[in-house]
Amino acid sequence: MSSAGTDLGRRVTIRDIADATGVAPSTVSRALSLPDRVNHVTQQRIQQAARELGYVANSQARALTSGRTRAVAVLVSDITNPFYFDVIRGTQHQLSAAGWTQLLVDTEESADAELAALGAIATKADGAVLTASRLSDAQIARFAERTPLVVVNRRPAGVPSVLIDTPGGVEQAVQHLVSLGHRDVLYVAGPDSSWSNERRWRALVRVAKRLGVRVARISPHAPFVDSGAAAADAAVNAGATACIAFNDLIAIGMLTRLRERGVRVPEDMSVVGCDDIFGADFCNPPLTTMTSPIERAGRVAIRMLLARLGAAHSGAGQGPGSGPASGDDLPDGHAAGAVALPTHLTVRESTGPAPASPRRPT
Amino acid sequence: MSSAGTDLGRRVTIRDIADATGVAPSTVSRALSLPDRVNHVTQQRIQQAARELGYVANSQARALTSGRTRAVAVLVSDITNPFYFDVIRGTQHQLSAAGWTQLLVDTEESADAELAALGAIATKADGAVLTASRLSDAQIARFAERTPLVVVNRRPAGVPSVLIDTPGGVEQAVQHLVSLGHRDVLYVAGPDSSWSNERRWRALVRVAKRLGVRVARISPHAPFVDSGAAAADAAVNAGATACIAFNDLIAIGMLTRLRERGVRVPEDMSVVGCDDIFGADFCNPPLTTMTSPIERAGRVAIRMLLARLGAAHSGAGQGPGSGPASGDDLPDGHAAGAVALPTHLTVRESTGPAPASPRRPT
DNA sequence: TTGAAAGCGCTAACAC
DNA sequence: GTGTTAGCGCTTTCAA
Repeated sequence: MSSAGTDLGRRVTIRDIADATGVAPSTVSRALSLPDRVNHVTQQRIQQAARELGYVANSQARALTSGRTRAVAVLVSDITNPFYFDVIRGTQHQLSAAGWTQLLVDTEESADAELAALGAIATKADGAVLTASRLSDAQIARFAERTPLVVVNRRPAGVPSVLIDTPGGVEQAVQHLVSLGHRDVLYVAGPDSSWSNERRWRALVRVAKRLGVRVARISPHAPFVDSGAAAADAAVNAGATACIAFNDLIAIGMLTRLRERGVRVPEDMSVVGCDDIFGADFCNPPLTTMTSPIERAGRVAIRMLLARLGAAHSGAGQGPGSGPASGDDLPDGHAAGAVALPTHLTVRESTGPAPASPRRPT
Repeated sequence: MSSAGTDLGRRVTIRDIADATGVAPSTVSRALSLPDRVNHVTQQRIQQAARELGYVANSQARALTSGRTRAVAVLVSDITNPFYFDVIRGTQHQLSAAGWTQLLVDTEESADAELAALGAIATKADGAVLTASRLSDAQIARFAERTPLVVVNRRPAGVPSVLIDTPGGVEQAVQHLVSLGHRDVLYVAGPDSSWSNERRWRALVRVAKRLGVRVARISPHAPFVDSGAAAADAAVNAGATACIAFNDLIAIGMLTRLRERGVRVPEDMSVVGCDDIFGADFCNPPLTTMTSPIERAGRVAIRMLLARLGAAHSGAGQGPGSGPASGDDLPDGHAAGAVALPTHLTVRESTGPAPASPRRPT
């Protein structure tokens, strides 16, 4: 009892509309997808008939002939990680606002799965967003030649990318710790395969040198809350009084473990996370962290991709939103270049003054 | 330098394979999708050639002729809600294990968007999973006639559904509170449009009556952390000493607000959440909540859907997983019936003994 | 077991 | 402007 008209068994095709209105199927096609190339009156008649018959375009057929699917694939390396939820949220919003479809693919940290997905995607989607790809820059660049790609948190030459400027955040974090009297900072590393991990560490080393702070690094930890326990133990063992963790998941896990062990945060140990994911503000104590515009990164990635795919789209049929993706959050940065999104430090209760007699980190 | 063979500009089609092997395209098609209906030797030859040429089936074309897309749409009412993350995680895993594609759609709490999506989906996917649908039972049933559907947390007659048994959890929660000496329980309601909300409230009334507990209910709250502040104020104002919130988001928001106001949890007020989402274990204090097998619900929904769509699938080509969805987590419950997944209460530190002189709730 | 031919629903030249 | 004619890449009768 809503938008669907008279239903017969079969799905309505442009032929049905053609028969109903007495025009050729091709005219119907035009009236629906290129409305200006058709007499205004017949155009109206056709659209009317389409509505009455409850016509819904067959996207497969449309894709087969036109080569365009109006879908984009979003690849995440681990759908279990809350970080990606924000990315997905951003891509989803921007995509649906433009009337496009999102194909969500979890590559499960596997380069092979990623390759397979990229291969399969070529016919299913017009482009893809790669977040935290496990492929080499060369591999990414190669695929980018065939399929329009935008990468998030990677920077392969020639491929448009969206970068979250966590190095900038690292600088703020160190400065914050210094202002609290800390002189030693321990980096709780993320996975070796992570591009961001290296990037953060290098930024940390650079800033630390400039500010005269000693830094150390403990071995890689998988980006899960559960990894935080081992990380906390290692940090305590290293005599650390201030840690910067690869991400909030690890940091939150550390908080829990430190509490269990009776290590007070921030009195005995300051902890800084990265990303400001869901939960960082209500954990115990609330986490000082580098707030990343993650959702925005997702939106921006889609906007860049859609721009490359030819932004203008006549709203042919149904679907909530239509028209090109709107919004003013696309920083300047050339269509094929890299866009860097700023990060800022959000200070909460997990950081505080350095202990009076700091133990020395290893 | 991996799976892709000699590339020419164009994508490889079955024609290319046919030319390369000297058979007809139709034979190639058969060799790839119905391998047993072809001479074993030529079959091998064809598959070999396909591999060497780097053939990837065009899913559009396949869908156009066969009518099957090997994709399913998952509709969520608000992708912003962590509850759905777990659902999506479950659906994604089960789907990719079977070599299927997931189309993620955010209906943004709008019945119209949901209708539109369902219409559009018919050609894009072979079926859909509806979580927390905003449509009427009749509307859902009507769509289910055309498109295979599985609903989560709804129970329209004749449509297979996956139910998370939060009413069972409510019973445990009340009993827990009673055992702590509570005699008054306040229900912090979720949105009126939520089917689960009514269901939980009715369960609460029923159990409370049986156990001789007084219950009250405060007005609806949107399922966001931010709504928790108003909810907490209302609860305090009502003189409550024990609350059961519609979900963890609201409960976590309440925790924060109560802390700000100096109301101690659980000494002054016990708080119970629902769902056990990410964060419920590390908020402050950790939340007593009804643990729901959300991810499992997603997996089960997909398994039911795939079963209805004809589980057996010959692994024609690439893709990480192939073969029918495996796993042993499909509870008995008829293919077209309702499957109820049990919930259990996880007691953490947000609940404790009733205050000595309880104030009376309104 | 294999090939030839038709056609899925739509778009895109090309004529009229 | 609009109709006619070919396909897109694949599956699927129907014969051979």
